[in-house]
Amino acid sequence: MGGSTPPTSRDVARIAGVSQTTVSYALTGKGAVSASTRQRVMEVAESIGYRPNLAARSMRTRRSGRLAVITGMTFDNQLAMVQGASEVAHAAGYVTETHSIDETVAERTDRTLELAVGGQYEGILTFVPVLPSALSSDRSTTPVLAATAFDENMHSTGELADASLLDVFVSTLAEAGHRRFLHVAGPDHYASARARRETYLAAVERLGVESLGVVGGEWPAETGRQAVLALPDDAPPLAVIAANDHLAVGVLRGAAERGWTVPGDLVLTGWDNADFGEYTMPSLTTIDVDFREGGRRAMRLLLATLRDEDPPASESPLQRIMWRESTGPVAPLD
Amino acid sequence: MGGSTPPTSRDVARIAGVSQTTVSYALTGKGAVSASTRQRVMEVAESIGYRPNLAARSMRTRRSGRLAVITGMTFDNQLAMVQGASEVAHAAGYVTETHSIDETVAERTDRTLELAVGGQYEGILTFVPVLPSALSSDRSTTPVLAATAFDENMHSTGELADASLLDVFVSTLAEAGHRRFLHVAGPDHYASARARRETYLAAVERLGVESLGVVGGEWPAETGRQAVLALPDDAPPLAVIAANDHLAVGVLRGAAERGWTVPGDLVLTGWDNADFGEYTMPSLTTIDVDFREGGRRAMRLLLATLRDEDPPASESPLQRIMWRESTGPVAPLD
DNA sequence: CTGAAAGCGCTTACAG
DNA sequence: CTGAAAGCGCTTACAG
Repeated sequence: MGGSTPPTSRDVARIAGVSQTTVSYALTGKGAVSASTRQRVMEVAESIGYRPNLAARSMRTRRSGRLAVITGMTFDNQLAMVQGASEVAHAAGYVTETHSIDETVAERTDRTLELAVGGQYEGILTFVPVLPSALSSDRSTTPVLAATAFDENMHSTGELADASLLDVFVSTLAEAGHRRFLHVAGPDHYASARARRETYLAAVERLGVESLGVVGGEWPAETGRQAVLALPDDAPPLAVIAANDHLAVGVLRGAAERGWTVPGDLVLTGWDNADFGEYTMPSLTTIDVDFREGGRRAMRLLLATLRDEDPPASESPLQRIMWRESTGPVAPLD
Repeated sequence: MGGSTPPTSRDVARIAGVSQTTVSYALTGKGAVSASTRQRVMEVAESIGYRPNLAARSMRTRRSGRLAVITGMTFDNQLAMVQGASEVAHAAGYVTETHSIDETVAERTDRTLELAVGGQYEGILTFVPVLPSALSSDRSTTPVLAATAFDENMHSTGELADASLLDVFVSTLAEAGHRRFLHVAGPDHYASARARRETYLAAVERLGVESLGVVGGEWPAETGRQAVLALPDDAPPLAVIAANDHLAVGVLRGAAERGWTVPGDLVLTGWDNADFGEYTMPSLTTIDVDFREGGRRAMRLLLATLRDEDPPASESPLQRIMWRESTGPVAPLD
């Protein structure tokens, strides 16, 4: 109301008739303060709307209590990862700030480095790829941890990019009698897309089934539609393994446009368990990926690093197959 | 490498053989410094990896150069809004930090207030509803601006929640001969959902067409599916106005389960132009909402407030109708 | 063109 | 149980 600058701890001290030290002790609960003094200080602080200046506190304590989470904001599933990470961080008493950095890998790396040395964060978790130079190996600087399903730099990424269930798709469908396959892939600079493509190629090779090859190369639905439109008339019966659900819904559309039924002429699998996949006609067989839990685990890892503890052993799988209508009747191997 | 704490401007000064003042002037480009001195300072700063401690700078200048963007991270379209807002902020030389705050309105309000008085941000833009108490009216404190399509508190929200195009849906379909309507609504505590419901009710009343009422009340696809499954057998021919595309895809599924064709037995409209809507069978007539531009405009508004300028006059509409297959042949009124 | 000094708001040994 | 004083790293009048 009155002045134009927010009240400081000095204001509280003056009004409460105590020292700034006592205010600090009373409010942070650290020093020993008599109950009555603490009471008075808290009342004054409340009444004048005092809130500590975090920049000042952080500068003094060299502990900001803040963690940065970096995301590219491109995919819905990043949301879930961020939420999982924030959840764990908050439970541990940290505040998280999400920085959405699009732009190139090099720029992201720069920005991440800035955040790391800016002294505002105690740790940084990134869900988008950065160059290895941004990743801290020692404890002399702010720890930067990368937990990403997508990696433009050919560096491995862990369970979120795990594509082993794609082998189960191919094996189960082959078991059910399907002899001809097609993979509609995502962009090659994504570790997840690469892993799926490689798993696909290994599976068709191992099982000795026919493959019409790997097509696609982008994530959007239109790519899936075009992939089907480009198929020869005698392609069916065909099992289409799409790299995600968006591609799969495009495949569905393309099949309808060509008069092919699913399942029937085509069977189809997706990936990610997007919300619409349960309601398409037919509904999509897909992989449910627990991005939220993936985010939680990544944050637990960062927390362990901060505390110099051993990383928690990771338990249940993050992925599971959702058999639905688009694959027709199958006898799941697992 | 060496010490465990990052280099400070004092370190740079010592090594470069100048004062801390000169380092500051050289690096911020503010004071008058000779070219050679500036050169040397910058080289030293670079060589020892100096980066200013933002907390310290912020405390001194009382200008953080940072803006907070608050989101709930619940909807995909929030992403686009955040990106639009960040884009505008960056262009104006600000860094934005995205805080995702789920929890209740009261808690969000508290957290927002903390951010506002924490002294770290020059302005705050929230895309999720907060209580009016968090919204600053004067310039004595950090400006907090709410730009949300969703508002739990019955306070108006502007163009993102504008539902007037729903009237065009109903009018155009009535013009095309449809006589019976149904609205599958979203949750009532969303301003956008309320606006759509009210616009629907006004439209059917004005046009004198039959309405089977307003059903639904949640956003997910399953609600749309259930709405159709609950319909009497003689409901078709029926025009279904769904409050968003997720509900619409559920309606599509429900219709298929009952053996009803779309368009034919049912015509259907959605809202938001979700990416899958172009690929469902039939594709969804919907409203394209330019969330990214909505985010840009909101940030321009905040920036104008910060600079005590007049808010920029807002130009083109944020919404437009996408006529697709789910409404069958119509002659758009507009 | 350059530097010594003060101060942003807080916390924390230290002394009483 | 309480307070005076120092200092976190920076910027900025001010004096030279």
